[in-house]
Amino acid sequence: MPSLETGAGFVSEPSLSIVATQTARRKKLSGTLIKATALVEVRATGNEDLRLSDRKLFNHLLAIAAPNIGKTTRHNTHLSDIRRFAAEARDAASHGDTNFWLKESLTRLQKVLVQYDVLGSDGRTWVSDHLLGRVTINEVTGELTFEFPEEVAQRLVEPALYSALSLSVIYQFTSKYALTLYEILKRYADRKATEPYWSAKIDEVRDVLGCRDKLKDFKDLRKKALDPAIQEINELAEFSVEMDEVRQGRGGNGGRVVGLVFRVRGKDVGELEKAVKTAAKPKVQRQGEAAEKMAAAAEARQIKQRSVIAALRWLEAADFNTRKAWAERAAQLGVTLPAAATAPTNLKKWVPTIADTVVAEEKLQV
DNA sequence: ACTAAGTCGGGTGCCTCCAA
DNA sequence: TTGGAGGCACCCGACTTAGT
Repeated sequence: MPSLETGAGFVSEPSLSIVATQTARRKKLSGTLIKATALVEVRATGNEDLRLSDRKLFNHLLAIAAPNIGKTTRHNTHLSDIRRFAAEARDAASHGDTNFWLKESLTRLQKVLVQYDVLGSDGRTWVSDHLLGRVTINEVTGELTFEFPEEVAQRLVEPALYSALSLSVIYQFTSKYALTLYEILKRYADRKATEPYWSAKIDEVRDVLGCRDKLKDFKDLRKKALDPAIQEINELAEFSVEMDEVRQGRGGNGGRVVGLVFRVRGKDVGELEKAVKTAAKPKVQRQGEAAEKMAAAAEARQIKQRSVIAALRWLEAADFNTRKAWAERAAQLGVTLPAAATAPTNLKKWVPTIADTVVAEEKLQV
């Protein structure tokens, strides 16, 4: 568990220092960013979503400002520093404005509202404010000056709300859903509970991920957002996460998914070293390896499917005694058999579980 | 026991737009 | 400029549950 440095926005974390950046300024920023949990769950208002690059930019600005929040409202950085971390910032030539991308991203961040409740002696107060305040760019010197609204700044320095986020990990994410989910789960990973978890209704998860009106089909949400995000977190972050579905009502597999439980587990030294090595790889290489893994998994599913078909066809054509013998074998292997398991129409209820064994031992062609 | 309803998994294809 | 990710809308089969 990281410990807070007095008055500073960063904590030391040995596992992350391995991937410290080369420049002096980046060394200052590498490590862990302390981010108020209230800001973890921000989302853009209106029709425009925050992009991955916007979230990275905000985290970067936050890291720059963190040591001085509470002391001063205005913070400074240099455009070259931002371009170093964000390849997107180098696209300027096509727009004829060397800071086009940056201005667009900053504008989107300024449109984001932060809303939260404050409990005080006079009861609960609802607060709504902009995530990012006034921003100026000096086109000659390349100096970027920015402000956080007072209320937001106050929450940024509220230790009880802090969540430690790894900048080195943040920089590596390629999925905006991975970054958002990481920010949420990090605070649970930081807790000292033996089995930390985040349990949320499906609508809450959609809100947090910024896809309330997108990916309406849960399987699309999982395939396009959750699975890639979890995979990326498990590869890069200092903790791993497993997701359980909470189902209710009628339908296959126990009904509709109404909620999700994300179980967080800290990685051991070996796993951390592996994550650091993965994070050190170029994104293109990581994406290539991820694609290979996905392809391998897809091929494995196809092979499994062919095994199931082969086993079912073979057993459907087999005599009663053969089906009975395989039913008994399945029971020995721990498979729960349905009533009248040997009936050809019931084979599909249990044969898929032991299809690989049937194919191997009966030497079936797949 | 049977049927209808509701849901998911896996797959495909198309379009848009982002990121390199 | 272009490959690929994201988003969306289908289809079909399988499965479970509720209702009759």
